[in-house]
Amino acid sequence: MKIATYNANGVNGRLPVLLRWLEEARPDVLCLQELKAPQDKFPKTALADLGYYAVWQGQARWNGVAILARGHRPEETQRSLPGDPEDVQSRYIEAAVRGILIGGLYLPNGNPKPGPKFDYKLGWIERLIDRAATLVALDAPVILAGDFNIIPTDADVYKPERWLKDALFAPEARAAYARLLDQGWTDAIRAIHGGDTVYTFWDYFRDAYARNAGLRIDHILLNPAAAARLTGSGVDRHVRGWEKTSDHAPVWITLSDAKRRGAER
DNA sequence: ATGCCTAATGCAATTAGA
Repeated sequence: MKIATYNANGVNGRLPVLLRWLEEARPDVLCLQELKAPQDKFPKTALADLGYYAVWQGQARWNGVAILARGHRPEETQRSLPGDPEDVQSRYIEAAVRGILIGGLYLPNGNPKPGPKFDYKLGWIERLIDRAATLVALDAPVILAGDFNIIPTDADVYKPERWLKDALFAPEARAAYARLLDQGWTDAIRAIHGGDTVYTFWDYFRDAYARNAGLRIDHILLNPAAAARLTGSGVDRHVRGWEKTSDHAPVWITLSDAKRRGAER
């Protein structure tokens, strides 16, 4: 089973790229971020033509998240991140697909720092940590996937010294992310690729992709039940080289099939 | 410190992204 995440940066403007990649990669589940489309402008029909059902939380102009599943209807469990009824930004959606619970998230960028946007980011992470505490402890496999807008370590950015003042690399954000992982989440890229240089985002500016001046900010985290089934992970970085592409590349994992009930000793 | 580029909105220029 293949589960992926992709910050599309405009799901309608990106539709040719998205459909091309879906046909090529054929993930069973895809978390999308930055739809940049209101609820009624989600390209449901074009995705259904490729066999994907979807749940989504749109928003005009910015944000927006979706979970797609090939040949299965995602069973939605949340369409916003609990903990703040005043939060109107569409950044979290959660659904069960084939026995796996999937949280798709678009964590706030937080720039400029300091300021209200950075405060919102930190508050959002705390709410995510609260939700994740419940999810990590479930017996069922759980995946948290999306654009976290957090560079976890020096190894995840081409020039760490240039990002010291940025909200993506802020000590407070990284410390909070480390606390999230300490709940018992496995970072799928690090689990498979060790300390290798792996990026998921390259700025549109200054030929960043050609120079491989990238960041690793899109992550897939697995609770223990999911981590026990992890067989592979990767970034489809070539997609970043396509025409009219997103500044992010798709990230994916593969999971072995669930053990049959009773097969465990 | 800012622009470099890109998308959405909506038709010019602004807002936001990271």
